Amino acid sequence: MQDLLLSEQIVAVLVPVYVDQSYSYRVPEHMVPSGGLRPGMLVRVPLGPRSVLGVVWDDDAQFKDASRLKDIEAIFDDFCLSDDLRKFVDWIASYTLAQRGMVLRMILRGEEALQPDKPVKAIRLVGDVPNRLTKARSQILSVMENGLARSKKEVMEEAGVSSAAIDGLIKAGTLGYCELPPPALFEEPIADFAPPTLSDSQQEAANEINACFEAGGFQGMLLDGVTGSGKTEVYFEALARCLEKGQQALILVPEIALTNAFLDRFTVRFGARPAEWHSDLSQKQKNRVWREVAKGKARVVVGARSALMLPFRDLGLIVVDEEHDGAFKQEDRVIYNARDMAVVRGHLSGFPVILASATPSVETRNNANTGRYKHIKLTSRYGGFAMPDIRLVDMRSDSPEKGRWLAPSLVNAVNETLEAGEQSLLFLNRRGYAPLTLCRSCGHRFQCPSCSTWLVEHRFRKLLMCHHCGHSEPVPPSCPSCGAEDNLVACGPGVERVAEEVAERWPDRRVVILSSDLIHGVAQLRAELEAIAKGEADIVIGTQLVAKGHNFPAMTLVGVIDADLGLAHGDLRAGEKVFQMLAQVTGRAGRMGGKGRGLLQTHASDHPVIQCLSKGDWEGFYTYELEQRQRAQMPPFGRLAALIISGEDREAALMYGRELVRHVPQGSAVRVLGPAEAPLAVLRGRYRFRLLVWAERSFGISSFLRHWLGQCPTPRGSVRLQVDVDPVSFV
DNA sequence: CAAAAACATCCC
DNA sequence: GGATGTTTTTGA
Repeated sequence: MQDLLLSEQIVAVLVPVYVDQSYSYRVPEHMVPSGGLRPGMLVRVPLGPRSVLGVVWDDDAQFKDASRLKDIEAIFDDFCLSDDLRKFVDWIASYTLAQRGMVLRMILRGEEALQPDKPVKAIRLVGDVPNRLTKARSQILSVMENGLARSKKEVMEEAGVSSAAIDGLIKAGTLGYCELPPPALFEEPIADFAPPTLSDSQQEAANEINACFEAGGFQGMLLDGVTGSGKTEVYFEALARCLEKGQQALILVPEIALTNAFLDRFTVRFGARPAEWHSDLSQKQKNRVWREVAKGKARVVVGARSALMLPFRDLGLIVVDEEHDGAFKQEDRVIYNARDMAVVRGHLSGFPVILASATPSVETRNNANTGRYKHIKLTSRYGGFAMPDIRLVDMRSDSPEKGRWLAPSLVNAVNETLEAGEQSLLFLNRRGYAPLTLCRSCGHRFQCPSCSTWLVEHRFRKLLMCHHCGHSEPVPPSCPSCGAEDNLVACGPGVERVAEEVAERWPDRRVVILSSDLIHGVAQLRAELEAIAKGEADIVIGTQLVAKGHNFPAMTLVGVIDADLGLAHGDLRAGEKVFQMLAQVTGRAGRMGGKGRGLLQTHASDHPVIQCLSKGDWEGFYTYELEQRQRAQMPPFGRLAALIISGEDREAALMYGRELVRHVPQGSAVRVLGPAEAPLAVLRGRYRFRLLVWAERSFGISSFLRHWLGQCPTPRGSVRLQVDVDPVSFV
């Protein structure tokens, strides 16, 4: 009896549900694998009425009531999360105040992901030639005569026959089914497949990176170089070093930047396509990539933000491309910034992390300035191409006619570009036809019923849409408020309206609109971008979709319809975002040949950000912005956390916000501002308030928040509290 | 008065 | 996050 109790093993398991602590389970002795049950191993455990995948954790088993312990159902000892990955889960949860279970949920997939791929059904020659030999049959036999197995579909296409003919031969015993191993998802990249010829500047950068690999351990690096300076070739060298060491590598890109052009470049350099990870993969494909990553077979993954949560077996490098991009911030469930967490993952596992951007975030630039990150600069544009010429179009003196949005000088520039047989890009970061619709008779404005936003007219789809909750309604023939007919007026431009003007001005030119609501999925975007690159458009009108890392060789003019858009917000990062977006989009001009130019239409030509852009004085921008931040003690010189309180009942949400403020520990070193109405005061029918928590740079804001919120009552009813440490967006 | 909806509470 | 038990609402 005593023996039995002693040999009974109890183990802590973290389950992917909304809890922070791990749960304790009994391990039936016969299940323990020969090497023992180690932390990190995947297990299936009963949880309430269902059973879920969980991970053995090295927590102490806390649960004392042995009579209520349940048995582990299965152990998958060939899937084991690395110690580093478990530390990473604990770290993220502790930093973001998320439950550990929810962080684990981002890493795990369903149990079906653990099962190996089913073999593919194929047919091959197994018997004699049948007595009756028809034309179709002999065609099939000539395809099959070499004895190789192939899929039914393949045979149908090659022999030009129907499946019935093949079935006939199977029935006759000539052909038979067999199984083939599933086709490989990706081949092994080869570090020295096609090493490039690097420019002096690139070589210098590559040398610095190589030195980091030789030194070993963690090192943050900012790879800083204007569009077209060849950053990709440089970090490909880092990738090669990582592959040589036999480790896996991850390239994080903003979702939309996963282009064919990029994958092709990778293939040319390494002789194999990398594994991809993005939202357009099917569940089945995701399961496959996940499994191959866990087994260490997928050596290089190129993916969007959530690829950071893949269970790499031996990760040796992360590259965050376009590190300044807002798409790296996850804003729902576990709120985290994949760029920052990539650095953390490198830190915990001791490998280098490269942040690459032509327009680094102010935080990253500051880390480079202070020496926390190595600052690797690529100075010249590859092949000596010049930076585009940026000029301001002052809309106060050089204004378009009423109802038009292109200033005369921009129209001229487009004309010149068209005559030279080159492409123009007109950039406006606003989807739809017009951002506001109102009734001329009574002044009624169309507002979203569940958000505090105006409805945006989408004329192509004949809808009024809310860009925050997805609500849409048809454009009514008469005003719902006063009944006046045909008296609705669209205010301000969106890309569709610019397209309308372009169609009027240049009716016989090929125009393409690139806007996320007109494009469905990664595949379509890739196709559109490729078509433009091939020159199948004269004028491209686009939202920020076009601002990200695409090559358009014949594009020599970029016109920004409204450079001030975004500057007006009192947002901490407004200036930075405008600078990055406009620097990126004007960088599209003139990449491959000759000098491009950018024209910025502005009402604020003396704004420091616009000034720096027009002079190409990027250093000036960072100096200005860092000065501003320092003066206000804003990040990176101070720390922020945002607490968003939302609820269906406005009063209840506000009361809870005030309740939180009352519980702020006495004499704490933080400043708590609010509750104030959040910038989007109503979203999806929920009223929103915000508390801003400010602390000094070195202050441990996460543990403070945990301590504070631990003393507060939990929200009741429909009221929710979201904690956003290091907020990026203030909307 | 009962069905439906909203709410709260666990999950080893 | 999801299943379950509990309370509140609502409507013929």
